[in-house]
This record gives sequence, C-alpha cells and structure tokens, in this order.
Amino acid sequence: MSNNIVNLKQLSQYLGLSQTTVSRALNGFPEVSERTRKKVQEAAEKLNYRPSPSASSLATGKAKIIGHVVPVSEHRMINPHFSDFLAGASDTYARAGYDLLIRAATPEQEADIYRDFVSRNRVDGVVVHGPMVDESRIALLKSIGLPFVVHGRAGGEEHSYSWLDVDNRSAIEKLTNYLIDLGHRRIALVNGLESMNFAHRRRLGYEAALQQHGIEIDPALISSADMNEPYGYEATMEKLALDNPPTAFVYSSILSAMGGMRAANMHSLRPGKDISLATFDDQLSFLQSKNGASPPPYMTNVSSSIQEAGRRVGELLIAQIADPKAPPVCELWKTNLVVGESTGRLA
Amino acid sequence: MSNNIVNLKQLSQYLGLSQTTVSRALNGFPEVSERTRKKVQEAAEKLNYRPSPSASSLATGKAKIIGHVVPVSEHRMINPHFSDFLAGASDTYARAGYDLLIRAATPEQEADIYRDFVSRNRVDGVVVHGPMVDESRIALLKSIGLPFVVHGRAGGEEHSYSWLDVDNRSAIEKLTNYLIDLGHRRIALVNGLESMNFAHRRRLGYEAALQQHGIEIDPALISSADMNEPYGYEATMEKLALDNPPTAFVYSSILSAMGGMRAANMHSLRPGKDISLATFDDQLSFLQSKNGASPPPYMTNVSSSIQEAGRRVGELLIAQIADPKAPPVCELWKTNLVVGESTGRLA
DNA sequence: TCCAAATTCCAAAGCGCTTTGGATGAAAAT
DNA sequence: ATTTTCATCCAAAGCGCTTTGGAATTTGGA
Repeated sequence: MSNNIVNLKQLSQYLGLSQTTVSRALNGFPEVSERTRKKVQEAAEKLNYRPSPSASSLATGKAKIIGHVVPVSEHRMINPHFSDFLAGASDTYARAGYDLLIRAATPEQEADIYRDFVSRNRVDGVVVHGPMVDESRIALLKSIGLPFVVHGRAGGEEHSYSWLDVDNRSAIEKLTNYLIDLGHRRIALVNGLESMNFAHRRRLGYEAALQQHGIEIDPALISSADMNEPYGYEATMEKLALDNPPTAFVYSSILSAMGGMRAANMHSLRPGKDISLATFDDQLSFLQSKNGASPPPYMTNVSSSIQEAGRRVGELLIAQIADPKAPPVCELWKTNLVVGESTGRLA
Repeated sequence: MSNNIVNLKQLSQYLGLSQTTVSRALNGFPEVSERTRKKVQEAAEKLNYRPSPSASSLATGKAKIIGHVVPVSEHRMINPHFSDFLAGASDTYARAGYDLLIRAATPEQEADIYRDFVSRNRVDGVVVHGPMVDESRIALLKSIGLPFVVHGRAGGEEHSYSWLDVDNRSAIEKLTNYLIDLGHRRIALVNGLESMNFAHRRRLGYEAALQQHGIEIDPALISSADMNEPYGYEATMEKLALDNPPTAFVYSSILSAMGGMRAANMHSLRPGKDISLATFDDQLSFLQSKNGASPPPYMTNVSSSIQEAGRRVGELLIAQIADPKAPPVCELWKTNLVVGESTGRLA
C-alpha cells in the first residue's frame, strides 16, 4: 500500500515523456497515440497518480465542486427534507466526479457568499434552496454569472432560469378537493411558511378548491410556520379547540402531519372516522419501509420524492455547467393522489 | 456593485507595494508596519479583493475544507441524524472559515477516497461517521496521516485518536434499569444495526441491566436494524405477537420509537398504562418545539443533542488541524434519564 | 559621527497542473 | 528526390497565491 504522492512531473519523468503529453493522455486529448495513452494510464495506475484538485482548478478555473449555501436562520433549512435532497444530489455528483460543498450562512451573508464563490471559483455552480415569494438570489446569481438550478421556483418570469418544482398548487388542490368530495366543509390548512414560494402556491391550491365549491375561506383554519412535528401538533390542537372545529386537515408536510396524528390521538379522534387527515408527502427516507409501502401507510397523500428531486436537480446543474449557453430547463413534477385510511366521509 | 475580480498582483500594483507585502499584510504577519497593513486592508476592501482558494490551497497545502464521506449503502447514513449533525458542524466550520464537503461513496470506495483526499489535499481533515464494531477506517486514516475525529468510537485502544461519543452503554443501562424498577421483566430492545459500535454498546448496557437483576436474556426480544420508523413499527408488532409478549420496549432511536408508538396505537395499548416505551433521543430538531419541550413530550428517554455533538466534533477537528501534534481528545458525554408519560409500573 | 541591529519591504522561486505555439520525424504527394 | 502533410510530442508560459533569502531603510548604542 504505497501512499507515495506522485505528481505529474515525476510521472512524466518515469515515463520519459513530457508533462504535456502525459496530461493530454490522461485527459483524453486526441493528439496522443493510443499506444502512449495506454502506457501512460498504466503507469499512472501503478504509481497511484492523482492530479491535485487545487492545481487543476487553478489552471482550468473549474473546481469540480457544487455549492449549497444553507441559511442558518430561525427556520432551519438543514432538516430531514434537506438531508434527503442531499442524498439524491450527492449521488449524482459523485457519479459525475463532483463534490458537494455546504456553507452555512445567515441570510445577510448569502449574497456575499455567492460573490465569493464565483469570484475565485470555489464552486462551479450552486443549487438554490427554498425560494421565497420575494426572491432576490436569482437575479443576483444571473448577474454574477454563476450557474445555478433552483429547487422550487420563484414567482415572476419563470423561464429565464432552470428550476425543478413540484406542482404544489395542483397537489394541494387535489387533496382539498378530495376532502370536499367526502363531504367536508370545514377544512384546515396546516401550511409551511408562506413567505416561501412552495407554501404560497399550496395556499393558492387550497383556496382554489374551496372557492370552486363555494366554501368560504376561514382564516382561523389556516396556519403557516416552519414545518415540524410540534408545530403540526400545536396547530391541530389549536384548531380542534375552536367553537366550530374543522372536520378535516391538510398538512404541508409529513412532519407536521405526524404532529397532527398525535393531536388526534390526544383527542381520541380516530383518523378516517372521526376526523380526516391528508398530507403532502416528500417520501422522506426515514419513513420509508424497504418494501415500499408509503408510511404512515394509512395516510391519504399526494407525494413526490424529494430525494429524486435532488438527483435530478444535480443532473440539471451539471448539464448547465457543461454547457452554460444551453437554454434553461424547467421541470414541473405532477403528483398523484393516494387514498389511505386517514380520511373518510363526513359523518 | 462591482463584480470585478481583482487579484493580488493588481491589488499590489494599485497600492504600489509588492505582492509579498500585501500578502503578508493581509495574513497578519508581523513584518509589516501597522500603517501599511491598514492601507492594504482598506484597499482590499475597496477593490473587493478575495484571494483564490485554489491558488492559496496550492501554495499552502491547506484547503480550508473539511470532508465528510458518507456511505451510500443499504443503511443510509444520510438521514435526519446526519442532517442534524451537519447543522451543528457546518455552523462551527463557517465560523472558523472552513467549508464542508460531502462525498457519497460505497463502502468499498471509502478507503480510496481518503487516499484521494489526502494525496492532493482536497480537504484538511475528515470526520468519521458511524464507526463499526470492526472498524478499519481509523487505522487507515492514521497511517495516511489525515487528521480526523470520530463521531462515536471504535472498540480497542481508545486513546490513540480523537473522538466524541455518548456513553451509550450506561444510557441504555439506565433506561433498562428504570423499566426493571417499574416491575417489568419482559423488556424488548429495538436496537440499531449491531455491526455499528454505538448499537453494540447499547446492547451491552441492556444486557448488563438485565443480568444485574437476574433476568434472562431472551433473543426473541431483541432486534437490530437500520433505525427508522417502519422498522420500529415492524419490530414492535412482531414482538407484541409473541406468545409471551414484552411489557416494555427500549428503542435505540426516536425514529423507531415513533414506529413503536404507532404499533402500540394499532394494538390499542396505551403507553404508560398497558405498555411502557422508552427511547434514546438524539434531540432531532424536527421534533423539537421552540419552547424546548422534548417531543414526543410524553416519552421517557435518555437524550443527547446530536447537533451539539456536530458542533463539538467540528471544534475538535479544527483544533487538531491547527495543531496536528496535540494529543488526541476524547469526550464521553453522559445522558440524563428523563421520565415521561410513556412508561408506567407493570400492572 | 559611525556601525550594528531592527524594521520594513521586495524579487523571484515555487506549488502542480493546463495549454499555447512550435519542433520533430514519418508518411504521403508531387 | 523534394516538398506537404499529418501524427506525435515537447518547452515554456501561465493560473494566483505563499515564502525564502536578501536588500534597503530606519533606529539606537557607542
């Protein structure tokens, strides 16, 4: 097991060739004969040659790294959703020879970090997480020319940059409509932070469904916050305590839906009988059983794999880095309604 | 808003100084007068100078990056535990001017990746996740001289490298003893993968508690697998179906404990009355309410913040990188028993 | 006043790679 | 046999930073 570090110079001396030729042989350039190329490759293998990333990055201006800057604010972006996204993305990156770099930053630092990234090419591109309704990063990234793909999308002109999003609006509309079809009229929405675009769109879907059926929108039935279990619990408890409580709940995340289940248990309300619960499901892996049953298996949902989204966003970004002039790619993923046991006809 | 990229050469020309002096002024070397240093700093600020990471990395051999290689195997390491750990670690890194790099790898690739990391200093150090009972990475990292800190620890000689671990054995022993004190004799252990060191130690703690009270260890009451919700559910259901089912359960993770709660509900067993559930709790943030109540709040547990662990491991690693000759630091974190409502005296 | 010791600064040599602009020799064309 | 091509290969110039080994200037002691 030799840990000897060999550099290009030594390798080329060993081979009796110039650095140029060795470099070209290794990087697949055509102006080197196949015979030499093979010889070079074998020697590189044998001497355990590995090019220095900083040196080649310095020479080429390419870092072979993709950046993720995650806000460290009140609403934490590093959560189970994020790790599942990463799991998908990092897999794509690894296959393509890219590394994944994470930088924690306060929202105020974020712009500066992008500048830092691009000015000295620490990374070749970034993925933008959690676009807001009022999003400023996109314009910034465009202006400084750093390749990026947005997970989600902003409002406004949508085809001027690459993004991958779930059709949040129609997903929640579907879910809400289903509950209405079951006879429910008092339907609560336990939403994510509505300053974020995805939550905003979900709200629109919810409202559209109600309006289509002439149901009045009751602000008391809607809440918006960072999606986690305790929030789902609190929001559900609160609404169940109303004089005229909802008979059905729509959750923006499986995490808050779990809190909702807990609240229902607390009130001895049986999901699917005394109360109906439906949720958007990101197919978080820690809730996934090997045999593929969607858990909690009895929960009515619309779902979309955030891990697959990570994988795909990675692909889009790498493609864009390879060809920065290519037109932006926008993908809108549809969701399917899966009926579980947590919803039932209004008694 | 100038995005002009200025390099050292241009900055020094602008200042009428040599690159040497400018570099030294910026990096706080003593052989430059305070007056020039101030002038240089102001100019750097004004021209928006940012040193190129690849260039300085090439020149110094320091990457200012910390690596995390995560296995992409059957048992996914990228899970809510991991993201919470990252949240802590990345915060430490950001403060110290380090970036966090993640590389996904199959277990077979892992050794090769470490070599790759060190041979061309892509990273300055790594954190080792999920040490196994039979751990080979530690010896490897020592031999190639890449600074590392282990989250958890391996067996064998323990003070030859830096680690931070929870006292898993005593934690689970405490939990089990508590259940025994409540009168339980049939106690199940829903453990993590026992090829991993932490789970192995937890098993030892469980067995120790039983043995202290002369309770026979029943293999049928013990299971070991990747810790997630469905597994917790399945394992619990399975054991409840035994002829002589357990009256209490110890879970290795809140994730599987949640599955256990679901199974209990399924059997209409009221936690704390008909059945007792206790768990190890990593204080995952998505289960944490703002006001600090530990959720599910009614669950008896021993807990330790994995996010804090991430923060601390980051500190240890950065300290070690700064002074590679310093002796290894080992921290063993104790846990406290928190009695909730999910456990009760055996009826 | 003069010389030794600080103090402050600089030119130039790397770090390890890529890439430009030839050079060399062999094969093909005249 | 002489010129043109083509296929191979190479020397050397960067990429942007750090750092070595002095040089120039200032300071302080005799």
